[in-house]
Amino acid sequence: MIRTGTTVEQMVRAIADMIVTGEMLPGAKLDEVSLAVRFDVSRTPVREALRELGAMGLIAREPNRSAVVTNVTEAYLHSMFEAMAELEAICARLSAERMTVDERRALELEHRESVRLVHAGAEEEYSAHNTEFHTRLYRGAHNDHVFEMVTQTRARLAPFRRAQFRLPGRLAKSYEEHGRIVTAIMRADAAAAGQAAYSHVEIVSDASAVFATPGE
Amino acid sequence: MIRTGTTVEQMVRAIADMIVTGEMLPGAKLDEVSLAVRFDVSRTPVREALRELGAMGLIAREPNRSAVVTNVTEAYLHSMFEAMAELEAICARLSAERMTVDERRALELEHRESVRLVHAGAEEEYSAHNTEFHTRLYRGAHNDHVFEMVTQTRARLAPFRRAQFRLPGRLAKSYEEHGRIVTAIMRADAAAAGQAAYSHVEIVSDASAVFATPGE
DNA sequence: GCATTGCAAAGTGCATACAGATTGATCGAA
DNA sequence: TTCGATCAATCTGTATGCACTTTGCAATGC
Repeated sequence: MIRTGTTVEQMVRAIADMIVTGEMLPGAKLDEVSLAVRFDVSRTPVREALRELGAMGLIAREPNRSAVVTNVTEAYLHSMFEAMAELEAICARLSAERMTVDERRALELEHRESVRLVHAGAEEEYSAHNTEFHTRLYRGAHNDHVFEMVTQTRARLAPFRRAQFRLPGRLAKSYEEHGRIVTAIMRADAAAAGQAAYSHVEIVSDASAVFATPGE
Repeated sequence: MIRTGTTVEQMVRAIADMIVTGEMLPGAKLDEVSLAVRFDVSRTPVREALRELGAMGLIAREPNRSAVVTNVTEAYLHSMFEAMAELEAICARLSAERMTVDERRALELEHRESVRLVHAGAEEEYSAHNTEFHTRLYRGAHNDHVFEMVTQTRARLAPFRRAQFRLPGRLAKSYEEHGRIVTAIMRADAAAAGQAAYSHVEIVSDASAVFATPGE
């Protein structure tokens, strides 16, 4: 547990982590008193944390009812993946136009070095690299609001694509698609970068469709 | 004041309205006890409302410090307008592809009827029409997550473009730009619709730049 | 046997109270 | 006069307690 920030912020991070890592599955109830006991605080900060998580879209709240981990419908999940593709495309386009020389170099290096993870079949490590790669793309767009939106959307999608790199051949395919994005960005070809990023997410979406819960 | 929902939700709406309508200017402090007195509740629901408003981006909160109405820097404001343009473009593109016949008809009708507001120079009324027009565009995209993002971004930008239709000739220009978007959507020309929507926001951005607070 | 009503247990919504942090002012010393 | 320190006032952060809402079960009536 990170020790920075207020009690509430720590709890928000901790609970968000539990949801994002799959420790708490969609539909799970979040009882205020249980959480208060678990974190050794009173219900007041728990309630504030839940309100924030609700605003983030990670949990659903109704009056006089326990909060539950968001159980998105297939339709909404699809809309999030589509939005994610659009947002990634925006980031890639803007990155192609705006990344500094250093940023471009760092992105390419990050990508090049990940090839050994692909060959080793190191799913966990590649997943970490993948996060880093995409974060560089988001930052490279040099647009703070877009960064916020894409980061939030990514967090909400996280529970639904945990196992994506377990699928056979997905690592190599991901690497190849990253390569296409990197090449376009190095060439400052915004249109190509955008298209490459868009189709990259599209494919991840298909691979993750399995995890969607049947519509409500 | 709307009487639906819990106390906290009512407060969130009420305070958000005050900020968006400009009753509370960026930089204004939101003292918990004052708000509690004002709404005749205790500090507990006030704090929860503030936390939610913070998550919405309308106010900024720091530990042990009063919440203040978000005072965005010029740079961040610019990033929001740029993001808004991208989001509107996405909505316009998707609307061109996905709007039902009824939706297209309704959009065109809405647009056609607004011409009299332009001739009458009815700023207030045109502003209401403008909101309706754009909301139709957002819904027409048939993507719930994009709808959420664009709605939120619009709410955060609201305080900075209150007076946009006061500028001379802005009404007619807005009408003309709407027309270009409508035409493209009726033709199902996604690319043209996207471009028209993008440049529409760009121009609104320029017109509002005056209201940005000098960077922090 | 089934439905309906009443009750109790559990949980959320809000108020109050206290503890800790911050800010500004005042007093003293250089 | 000015700088610094200390203290008081004010405000936020958290705990606790009470009231209301929901829900499941059981008992009673049909």
